[in-house]
Amino acid sequence: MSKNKDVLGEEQSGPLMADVAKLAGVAISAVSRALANPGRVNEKTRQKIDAAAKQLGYTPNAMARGLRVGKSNIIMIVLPGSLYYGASQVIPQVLQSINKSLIQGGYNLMIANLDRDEASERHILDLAFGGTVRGAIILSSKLPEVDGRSLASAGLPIVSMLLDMSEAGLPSVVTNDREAIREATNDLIALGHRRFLYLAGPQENYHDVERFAGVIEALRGAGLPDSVVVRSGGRLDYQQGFNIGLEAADDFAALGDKPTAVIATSDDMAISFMSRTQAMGLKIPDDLSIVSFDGSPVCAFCSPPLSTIEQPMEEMGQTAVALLLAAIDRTDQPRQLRNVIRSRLIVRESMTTPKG
Amino acid sequence: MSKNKDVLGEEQSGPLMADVAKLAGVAISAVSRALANPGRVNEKTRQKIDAAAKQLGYTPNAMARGLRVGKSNIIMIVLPGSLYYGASQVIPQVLQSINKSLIQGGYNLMIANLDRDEASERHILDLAFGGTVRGAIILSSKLPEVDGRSLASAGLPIVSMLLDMSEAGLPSVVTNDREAIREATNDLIALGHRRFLYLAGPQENYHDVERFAGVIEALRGAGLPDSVVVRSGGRLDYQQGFNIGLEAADDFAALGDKPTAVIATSDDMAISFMSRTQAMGLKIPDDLSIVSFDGSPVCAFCSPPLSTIEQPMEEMGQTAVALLLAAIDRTDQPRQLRNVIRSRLIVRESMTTPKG
DNA sequence: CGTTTTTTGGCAAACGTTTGCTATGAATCG
DNA sequence: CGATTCATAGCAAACGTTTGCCAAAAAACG
Repeated sequence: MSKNKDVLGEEQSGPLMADVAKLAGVAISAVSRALANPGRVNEKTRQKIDAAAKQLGYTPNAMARGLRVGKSNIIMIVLPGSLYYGASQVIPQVLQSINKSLIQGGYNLMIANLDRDEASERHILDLAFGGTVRGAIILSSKLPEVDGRSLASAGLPIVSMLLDMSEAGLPSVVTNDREAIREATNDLIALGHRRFLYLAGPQENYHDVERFAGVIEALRGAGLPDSVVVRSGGRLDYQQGFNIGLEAADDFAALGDKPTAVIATSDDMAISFMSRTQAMGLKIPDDLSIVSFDGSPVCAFCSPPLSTIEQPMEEMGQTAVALLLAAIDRTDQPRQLRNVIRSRLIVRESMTTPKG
Repeated sequence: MSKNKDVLGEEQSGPLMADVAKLAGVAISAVSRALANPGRVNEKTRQKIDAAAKQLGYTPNAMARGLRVGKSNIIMIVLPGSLYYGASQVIPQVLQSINKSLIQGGYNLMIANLDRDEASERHILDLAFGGTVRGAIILSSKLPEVDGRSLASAGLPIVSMLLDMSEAGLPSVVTNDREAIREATNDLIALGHRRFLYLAGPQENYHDVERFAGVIEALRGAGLPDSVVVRSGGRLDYQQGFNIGLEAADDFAALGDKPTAVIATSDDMAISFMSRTQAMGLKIPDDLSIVSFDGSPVCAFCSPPLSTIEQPMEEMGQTAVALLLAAIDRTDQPRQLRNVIRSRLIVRESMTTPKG
């Protein structure tokens, strides 16, 4: 029964199944079945129960249910420490898309930050081992692991997004970083460019490795030596994108045989790079073509509008959720661990033929 | 006891309190007390229990605890439908800041989207009435309300952020929109500007009302008639910021007596407005000064770099969480419902004296 | 050393559901 | 019409904690 004491200061709890049962004149178990498993109860009683529930404004207690069935309906998304603060809307888009898909599947989204400190790892592990969450989507390359407990062995379905972790056995949803950059580079080559500047993300980072490989593939495909591309950056994290671009602009200024095209691995880099080189007097795209990665909406309004590679976040989020829910329902082993959603290059005015 | 069957296909559940109790040679209740309420148990037994727990890798089940104590440790943040997709990092910053503060307080963050559809309202209400969440931070001006149930009457502590809902009785954390815009306008006036274009957000929106009021206040303070400011926009949502800016640029082009300064209520508007007017041949800031709102990091790299009003999101998030936790702990009624965190204007090159 | 107080730890009853089992009556069958 | 199935609904036992209450032991006191 609702133990709503109506006493000031007492925690009020809403109506319980028992209240609904009494009002409908049935047993608690009938209410439970009517609400969750309508086939298991007579249509007439079901209606009585539904009416009673509605009249009381009954909402089942999620924790009691979760405890009983031994499962929660919460999914956590593990975000790397500070992926924020740039121009890209990747994180909000991911959250939006994932949350939408999850809710359709009856799940809720909890966010967890994985920082460098042990406390955040421990916290995530508590969430996993404490039964709070039912599955995880991770956007980080490292799985939390603290004294014996490890996310990988928590018995939780996990899906990786953005980063390919299929080699670690995790279903992954990624875009075709390498291929997309290869094609963008091909476009630049086709325009006549022969010397390139590559703005790198953090060394060893999956995205940087893949994207740089894309550049090299394109060059080799065109019979150009690897030496025609100069790497800049690589010392900072992606979240420092703007700073990478600024440093790269200085590197560029010091360069002897100047590249005519820039391939940036994030829009942030491209934007700040462009800003500083323009301040130095360079004309873009006449002196320098630029293409970058992330598809930030603001690129359309840069001067000149910036060509960028857009990842279909909506679709990637949907796919990640679909994989996760499939893993939860243990329907079967996933056909393939690595799921690629193709990006597309949005061509704008920052690319043209080299003026030489 | 852990009913880990070691049978393929069986759900494995971790060690339970009972397992820890057995290993430590004490009763379950002792374990519970040792872990949660260390003062209530002898130091020596506490150590024994701690050791046993660590050895087994024990993590308490959050749902069982939640059910028993009748409280969850999850806070939900209610985000409006699609606040996303611009240049501003407000949402990610809010999430980051709030989550960090919550975790320090022992809480977790769940995200909920409030769309126009009834389903999303129902979903949020289920979260509230189903005991899943313990409190809510809302970034939306409207509280969900569906057949009898309303968030306001869920008995949940709620804090509003960004929007002032103190009149509805909700503790609110806002910035000094009006004052900040007033001061920015004053700066423009001091520079010599006498005719203004105001890029509006959605009509009736709290932010738009406040910010426009700030413009008017500044004008009156300087003895200028309200008529020196032309309003543009107001037909679209903030998330359509880029489009507002484009439309406003067209409006501007059609204007007879041209303003010399633009006050934009979001960076998105300012950026796209600037882009289009520059394409029309206008020089910024020589022909037109611009100042906007949001403090998007990318503004520093626009050409010219854009003056913008930056909201201290970190601090706002912390304050919102502090208010919420205080409300949960019912320490006392909040001293004041409306909590203002001051924004600051970042002056960049988009503002100068009018050339006339 | 007897009495009172304090510390400590165990027992068992919650918390609000779900679900296996069982009992009832209705329906079907031969 | 008796025997068998079937649909329906109730009982009560879980799920894994926390916590009020009590008893035993230890400490403090006179």
